[in-house]
Amino acid sequence: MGKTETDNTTGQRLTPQREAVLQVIREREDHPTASDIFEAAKRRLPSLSYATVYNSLKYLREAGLVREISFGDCASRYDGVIDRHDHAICSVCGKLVDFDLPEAGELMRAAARMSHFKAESVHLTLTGICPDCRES
Amino acid sequence: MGKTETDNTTGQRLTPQREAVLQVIREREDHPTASDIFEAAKRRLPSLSYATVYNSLKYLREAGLVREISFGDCASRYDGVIDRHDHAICSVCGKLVDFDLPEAGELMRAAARMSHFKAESVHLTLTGICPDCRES
DNA sequence: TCTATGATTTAGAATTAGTCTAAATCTACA
DNA sequence: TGTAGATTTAGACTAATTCTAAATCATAGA
Repeated sequence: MGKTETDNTTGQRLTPQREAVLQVIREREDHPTASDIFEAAKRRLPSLSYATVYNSLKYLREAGLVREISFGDCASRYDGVIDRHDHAICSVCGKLVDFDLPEAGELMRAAARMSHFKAESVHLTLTGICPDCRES
Repeated sequence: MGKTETDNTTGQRLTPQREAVLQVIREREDHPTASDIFEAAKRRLPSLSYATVYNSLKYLREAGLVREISFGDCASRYDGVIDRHDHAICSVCGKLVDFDLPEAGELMRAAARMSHFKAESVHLTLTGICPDCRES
């Protein structure tokens, strides 16, 4: 009784499975999909199941330890860098790159004013052509 | 021969099916998924097939008539507003609202500078709490 | 230490989104 | 008309994600 949906008083929470998933995401430079993560994490924890990866991702997302990013391809990607940043995606090769727009704070306030939302975070996506693809 | 992949010299292009899909998207206030669109468009064109909806969406997207937006739920949503704009998503109820940030032009240049991409477009997503949900 | 309880994991089934294929249709045009 | 290329259709297929039920685990209290 008196238990809320964000109850945190019982359970071990950051379990070995969840930790493995987190480490995989953090160690990678790129932004892996759930199936990339499953394969890599299974090497450390061979009994790991696919559903646990999804459960772990859900937990880690809610705990603010990873971020989910998704484009129109029905395969979310995960990002272990916690601090606020933005993404640039190449319209030619699909490469995904992180960068940080310093004026994000003002941006968030401006967006909140326009939308009448109480702001929590902003995220900017630039679509364009990456340096590598520009050469051809 | 001498035909390129973006050839536009033959074919009728904006077919009745594609037009029906476009109209469905434009008439709706919200941002429907492919399956929402399929159901609504099928009412006008009963022979319509699911694959045609995807084909049409692909064509309309490439023609710049609709925009695909996706969040972490593996079900892209479509937006029929042609002019550039941004989105605010409510972290409580999931509502998706359009708004336009006037400083998007500068923003795009700044983002291009930071990422070293050749800019094509920017899109900003604000996460927060919508006016309705703020009341509770 | 034992046990009850709730949290978590597991395997696999089920669901859902999206793509592919091949045959049928359609359109424009020679 | 005849043909070529574009498009549509139905349905199979694949991949992503969620669900379910049973097994396991960790913790707190007896």
